Amino acid sequence: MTTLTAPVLDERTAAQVAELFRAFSDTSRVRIISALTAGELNVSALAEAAGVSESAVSHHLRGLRQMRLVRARKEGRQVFYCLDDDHVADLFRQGLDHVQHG
Amino acid sequence: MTTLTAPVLDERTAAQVAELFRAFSDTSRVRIISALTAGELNVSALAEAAGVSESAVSHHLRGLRQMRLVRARKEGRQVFYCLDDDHVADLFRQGLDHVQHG
DNA sequence: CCAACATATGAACACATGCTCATATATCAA
DNA sequence: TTGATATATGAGCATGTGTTCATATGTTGG
Repeated sequence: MTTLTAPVLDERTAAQVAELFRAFSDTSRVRIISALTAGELNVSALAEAAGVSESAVSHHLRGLRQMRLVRARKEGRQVFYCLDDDHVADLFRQGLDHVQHG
Repeated sequence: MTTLTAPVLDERTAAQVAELFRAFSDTSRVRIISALTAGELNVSALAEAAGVSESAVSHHLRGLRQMRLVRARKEGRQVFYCLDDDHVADLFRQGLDHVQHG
């Protein structure tokens, strides 16, 4: 460390952080993530839980998958999704806490 | 509690959570928040630190102010901004951690 | 094989968002 | 007051984003 105070993030890191938060920045995706904190769900259950069409959910899931925020598990013709790790749920919960209290 | 698993968020709460995360979902705002984790800064210093115009920074700060993520303190003709509370810094740091490790 | 089902994908459109530029407001110095 | 400085704001524009609709892919049962 050459500085005591945190330096401003380089452009690349800032972009990655922004991209991460952007994943949680849409009402439908928030509801999808929220539903997944209770456990894995297939696409149509997720669509119903989040209150959006299956197509819309599928589009969102692709993005979340590419960011490794969710994982897919195929079982027959269904695909079950779950949050990729606890960090994802933690980040979501912290945002939720801030809204509900704080 | 009537359920063991978390119910999907109602539309209003989901919208609020999404709005909160959206505040961190832009590269310029991430750099602004990042700069403010080191302490308060006036608008022009913030503009330079974040690498955007003073007008752009001012627009961003208005949004962040309205969401109570930052606070303004006027001193003469300058306005110093700081993060509103530790929760804001915590949320930001958790996102940064996820990007850098995890 | 075929039909039904579950999910994924691409195009198109409506809307949101971030920037710039011009201008407004406010404060200080002379 | 006048001029300079610091910040704020509104309009306009270019780009990004979420949805729908149509269609494609893959899977199971008959």
